[in-house]
Amino acid sequence: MKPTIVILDERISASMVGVTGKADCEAQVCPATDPKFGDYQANGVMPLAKQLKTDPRKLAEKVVEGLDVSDICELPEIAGPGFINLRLKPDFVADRLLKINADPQNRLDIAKAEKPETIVVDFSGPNIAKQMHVGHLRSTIIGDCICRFLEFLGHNVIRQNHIGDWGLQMGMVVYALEDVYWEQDEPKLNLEILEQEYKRIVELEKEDPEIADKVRKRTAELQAKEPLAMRYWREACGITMSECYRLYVMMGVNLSTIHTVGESFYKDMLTDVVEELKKKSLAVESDGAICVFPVDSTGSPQAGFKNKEGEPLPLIIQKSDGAYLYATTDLAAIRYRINELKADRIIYVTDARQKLHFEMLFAVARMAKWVSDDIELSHVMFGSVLGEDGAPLKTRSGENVKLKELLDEAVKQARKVVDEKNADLPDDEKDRIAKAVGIGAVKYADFSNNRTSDYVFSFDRMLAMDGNTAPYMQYAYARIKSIGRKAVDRDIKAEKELKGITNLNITEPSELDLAKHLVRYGEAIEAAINDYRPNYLTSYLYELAQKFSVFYTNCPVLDAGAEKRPTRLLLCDLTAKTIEHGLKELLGIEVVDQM
RNA sequence: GCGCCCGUAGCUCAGUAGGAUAGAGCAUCGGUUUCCUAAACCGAAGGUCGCAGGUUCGAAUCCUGCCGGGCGUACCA
Repeated sequence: MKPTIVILDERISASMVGVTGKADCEAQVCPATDPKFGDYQANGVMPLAKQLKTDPRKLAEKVVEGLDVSDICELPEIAGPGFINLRLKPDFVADRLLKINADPQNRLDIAKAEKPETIVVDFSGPNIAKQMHVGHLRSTIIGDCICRFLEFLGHNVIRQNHIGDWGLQMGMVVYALEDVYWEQDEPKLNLEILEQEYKRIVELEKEDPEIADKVRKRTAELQAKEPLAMRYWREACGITMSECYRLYVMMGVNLSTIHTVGESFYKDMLTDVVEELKKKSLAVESDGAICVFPVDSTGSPQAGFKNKEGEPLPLIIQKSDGAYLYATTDLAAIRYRINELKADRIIYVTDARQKLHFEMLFAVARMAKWVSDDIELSHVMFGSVLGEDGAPLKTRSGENVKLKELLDEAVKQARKVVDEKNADLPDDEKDRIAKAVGIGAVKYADFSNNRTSDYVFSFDRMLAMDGNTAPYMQYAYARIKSIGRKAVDRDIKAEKELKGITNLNITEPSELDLAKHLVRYGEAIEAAINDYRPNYLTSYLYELAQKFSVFYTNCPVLDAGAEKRPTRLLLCDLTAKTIEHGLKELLGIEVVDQM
């Protein structure tokens, strides 16, 4: 079913049109800023009154007169300069809860998108011969999260892991691997050794021209697809990616070989990209490089694309030495995704520093008419992960923090807490909980921050049981599950009571408060996905858990009388289902039955 | 220099087209446990929303200037 807020917005907007005769009125319904104003408020009358130069309160009165929301709300009230305040009827809330409970599709009565799109989401993007580090965390989990949202809404989502497996450094990787194979009789290669060797070659190459020559040779061999070079390259890719896949599994991120379509995939399309842009007279030579200068429809340089000297800034697609760059690959990828994958929308999840690159990239792709106007290109950017000192998170020696080490540490610290709080549980159970809590804490902390800003990474804060954290959410869930176990002990048939339930008995304020919030899950999902901002969902879930806690302290469930118990069992069950759905399905965070 | 992002409680952060008295959590102080997990709940205190103007019924939010921080700015990704 449609979110209530949408229904109200449509009806009030329609009434505004009816009253004023003006098309496209916007009711601007949003959640009430204060509970004393009700549940929702419409702000749209005031700007409209200004436009029509009329008294906003009088206009609001007319809008309310022409409005029928009696099936949903109490009589709308006009307040202040022209707000319309709306308060849900308890019967309406109860009815929605029953619908959610009875949803045959098991999706908490949340409607799918009206028109499903094919959406390509480009995220994670690790590099060959390097371990994933903290810099890959956000792209990987935010990208996965966005995919989960879109999939739940019924879109055809195509995950693309645009790995760095081609280009300049690959010659070094091949040489490094070759070197190791030569030196060792029985090479026991793993990613750590490969990374070390790769770094060693990078250093050597700087000083030793002989090495540099060899690396150049290997690069050329690889470009020419010589079997041995290709074999080493494939070896490096295999070693790197199998470790990445392990980490994805550990993080609950759905990325596997079928999603891995990296730079090398586009290597044979690059010449064509450059040729076509030349043919369209968009690509020109400048300082020896082949460039495209983004211009607007009038032919003048687009604002913002300027260099230090104030001259137009080019998107370089071929270096003066003939080599291609990431802009070239990205352009080839756009064409492939639109022409072959039939994308209606392409989403790039990368850090904010690449903003300019994507702005220019999108501009050039549109200039070349490779992207029609109805196709949406989005750069979903995010800030950096900082250490406690406010600088980007690094180890003491100044290295990037390895993602695996960071996750292991989170699990270790979570395990310590589990040991303290729940010593009686069996070891394997403790391990499971520690993993869910530790990994969940890292992911939840990331999601709950505003995507676009930097945030300070702190194990202590993300593992805290108070506040907007994964453990708090998981704890709320575990408490509900505990009620279920207690019900079994007491021979209470909770499932049977829930199944036969036809009307609710909501009387306590904390019951109604919780019920109203449960009914708004769909709104939270919509708000979150519209702006690709998971923190709107975490805020919702946190409030849900808080409201449940209030209800839990005030309202006994199992000891409630026969006329109250089914209602309370339903509130518990739907809260658990909503938390589980939000955490597991949409955020990819595990829940546990006890902790 | 130019462009983009940011500046909100002591700390870490929210604030969903410009809406009503700016919200959480941590830390601080005080209270709640014969009762379904106290890993919880309730309460108190804490603010010139960087500064100064402007736009209007209304500004943390939009505009201008300034101060402070981050990032980017032609052959890395």
